[in-house]
Amino acid sequence: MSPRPDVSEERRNQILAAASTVFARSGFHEARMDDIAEEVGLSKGALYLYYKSKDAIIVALLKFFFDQEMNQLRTMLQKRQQKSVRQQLMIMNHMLAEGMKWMSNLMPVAFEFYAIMARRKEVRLFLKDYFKEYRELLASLIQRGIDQGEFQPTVDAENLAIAITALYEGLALLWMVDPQAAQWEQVGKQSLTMLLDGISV
Amino acid sequence: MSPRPDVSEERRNQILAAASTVFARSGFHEARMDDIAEEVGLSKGALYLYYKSKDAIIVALLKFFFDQEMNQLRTMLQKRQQKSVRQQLMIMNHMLAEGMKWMSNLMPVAFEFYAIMARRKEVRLFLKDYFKEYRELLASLIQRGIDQGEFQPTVDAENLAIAITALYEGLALLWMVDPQAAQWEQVGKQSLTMLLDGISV
Amino acid sequence: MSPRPDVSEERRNQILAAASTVFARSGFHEARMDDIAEEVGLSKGALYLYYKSKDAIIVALLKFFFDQEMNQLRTMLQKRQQKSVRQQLMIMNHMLAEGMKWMSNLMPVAFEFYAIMARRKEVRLFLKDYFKEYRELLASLIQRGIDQGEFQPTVDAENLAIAITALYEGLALLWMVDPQAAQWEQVGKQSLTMLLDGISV
Amino acid sequence: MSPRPDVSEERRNQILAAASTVFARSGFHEARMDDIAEEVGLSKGALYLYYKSKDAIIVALLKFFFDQEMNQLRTMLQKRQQKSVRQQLMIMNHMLAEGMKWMSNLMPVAFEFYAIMARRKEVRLFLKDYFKEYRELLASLIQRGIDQGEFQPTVDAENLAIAITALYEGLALLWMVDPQAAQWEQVGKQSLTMLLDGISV
DNA sequence: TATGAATGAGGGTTCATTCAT
DNA sequence: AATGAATGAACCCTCATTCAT
Repeated sequence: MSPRPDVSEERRNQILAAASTVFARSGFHEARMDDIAEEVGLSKGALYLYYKSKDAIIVALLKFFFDQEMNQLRTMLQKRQQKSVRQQLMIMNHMLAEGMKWMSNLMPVAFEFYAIMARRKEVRLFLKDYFKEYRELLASLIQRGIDQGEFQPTVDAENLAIAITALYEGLALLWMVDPQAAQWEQVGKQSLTMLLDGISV
Repeated sequence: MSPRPDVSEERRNQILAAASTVFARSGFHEARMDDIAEEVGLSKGALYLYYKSKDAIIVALLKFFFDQEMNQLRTMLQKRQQKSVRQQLMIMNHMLAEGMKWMSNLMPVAFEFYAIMARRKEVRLFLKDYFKEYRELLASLIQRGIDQGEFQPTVDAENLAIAITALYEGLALLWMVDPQAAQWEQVGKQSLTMLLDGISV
Repeated sequence: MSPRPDVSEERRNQILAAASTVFARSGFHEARMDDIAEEVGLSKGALYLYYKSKDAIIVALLKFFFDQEMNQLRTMLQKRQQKSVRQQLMIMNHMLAEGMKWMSNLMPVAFEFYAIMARRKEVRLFLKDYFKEYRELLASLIQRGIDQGEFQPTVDAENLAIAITALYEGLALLWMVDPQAAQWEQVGKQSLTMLLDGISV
Repeated sequence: MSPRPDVSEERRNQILAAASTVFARSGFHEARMDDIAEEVGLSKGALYLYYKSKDAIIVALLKFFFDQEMNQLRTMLQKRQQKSVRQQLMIMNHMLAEGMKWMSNLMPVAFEFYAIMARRKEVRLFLKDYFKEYRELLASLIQRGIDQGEFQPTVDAENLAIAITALYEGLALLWMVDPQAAQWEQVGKQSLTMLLDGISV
């Protein structure tokens, strides 16, 4: 209907994508609005038509970034529900490992968010929700394992979910430090195996 | 004896301590040299007598911080070697949890280091060495468990060490996000239990 | 036609003009970027849109300043080529004296350049080229005098050109020291007369 | 008499000598009090026992430097008064050329003084006196030449003195710009010859 | 007389943000 | 919607100078 379709949403996403690239390359602080503008192919002033400030871009990217992560997890968990939970976790491990390869240059951005959350309540609250949902999704998967008699009924699903989440965040860190040392998929698989061996019926 | 004893080393440490406080409060970027100077009770110019630049302070703090961490780990592992490895890991879990309470406000600083390592080779290399040694210390402990017949001989000590390291780094992150949700000691203990149950003889 | 014509070149020249004024008043070192900005009627930040640094302004001014000088000399020498060389040199003397009056407050800037050239190769090389061309222009004028039988054929045109150049640079210095004592035009005229009397046929 | 002889004067001169070296190397502005202190082998604080400020050192050096120059000239003129003035000027030319070789690295310092004189009245007044005396010494030499019948009686001794002074200052500048091009002694000799040929009886 | 640790004002430069076009 | 010239507050770092010892 409208003669000029609203390109706002598209522009906003283009800017986020560009910001993501630039932040990954330079970090939040060293990245310049000019760099983002150049990356997205707009003028610096145009950025301010779509985002109120550099900070607003960072926050929007926070949501974009972790929403994507969450969607990946949701997708993983929805598929292949006929498999055993152990199998499904192993598949998740594989898919996370694959995702790492694609996302490797974005990982520093994640850690930038972790670094600023201490001083930025909105960031911390967002991440709190994110990890809460992450944990709940894993917990319900584990609970299914318990219900199906795959895991011992004494297992605390919530704590195991936390452990698995922590394990993968920690592996991501170690991978950034030394990609050679932390062979993602292998370490993840073995760790899961040990964890699950400890609780399997 | 000498009328004016050398206070250089003391000053350098005072500055590091102040910087640690200020960085924890404001982050590397928002922290001003003036803030550090005020915190340490010196003039801004005096900082430059002891450190060449703000960046030099950050790097010195990196070493100070993680060297302390490493010493804590070494101390933990040297004590109570008569105990079983499982018991020793549980003690370590407890002590790490205690340490967290003391260090809680410094944790954001650690994540600042993780955030900048992608673009700062010296930081990355330092952390690489740090985690290498961390991993090796844990691996040798685990190896002792295998040798003593406490763990199955098929266990890959190195991978388990990575997993434990990752687990605790990840728990630290989750604790920063939501201190309520990640009950450090409890989650650590249960996770360790699960892991070890999976490999115990 | 275009709504916003390119003002870059104009701005750059405005900045040079302002810098020239400020440097003449305060010297390279005591002159502040703020002073230049105020003089040109822009903000300090704007200066950096057109020049990369204070130093870049100084170098640009070097070229601007001495290019102007060179153009003056070229203009002088191209005019009145029907006159005798002695007459032409006398006219040059008169015009240089007139120029001094206009440029008097810029002369300290010239000596700032002379002062820094020892430590700034680019400045030294520029001035080397400048004086080389200056010398060559004068030498070819003198050569014409020789060829026309106005001067003795034994005259070394190059050396005389150097002497004349040195004489005028030295007079500029003495004039700065004491404008009363060095009556430019008169001293220049008499000196030239003596020099030329010594070599005239 | 006094058990501790006054070393103040010696220290002051040591400092001047060091400052001279440092200023020649780095220029007035880039030279640090620390550099001078190191060069003289004293502490930075000690400099302030002998000179009130960096600026006071510069002014003291001004006097030291040009007094030396003046003494050289006086010495030159007092010797060999039995020679013709032309011969004496030629000897002076030779000695100045020799002096140049020794002083070459100090010449930039002279031009630093010329550069700051525009804004420093005390420097300007000092140089005014210096060049006044320089001129007078040369003028009286030339006057002797006139009186002895060596030069034409119409010669304006004062103006010729100015011309000669200017010539040598200018040659010093051209030498700094391009030591190859301005062959001091040769150009000076030829210039003098031309000047004197123009006025000789 | 001598030291050198400490000071703190000062300035070049950067860059997020604004706004006239 | 888009531009990009312009702004100006902010900050790291320097270094002449001071002063307790």
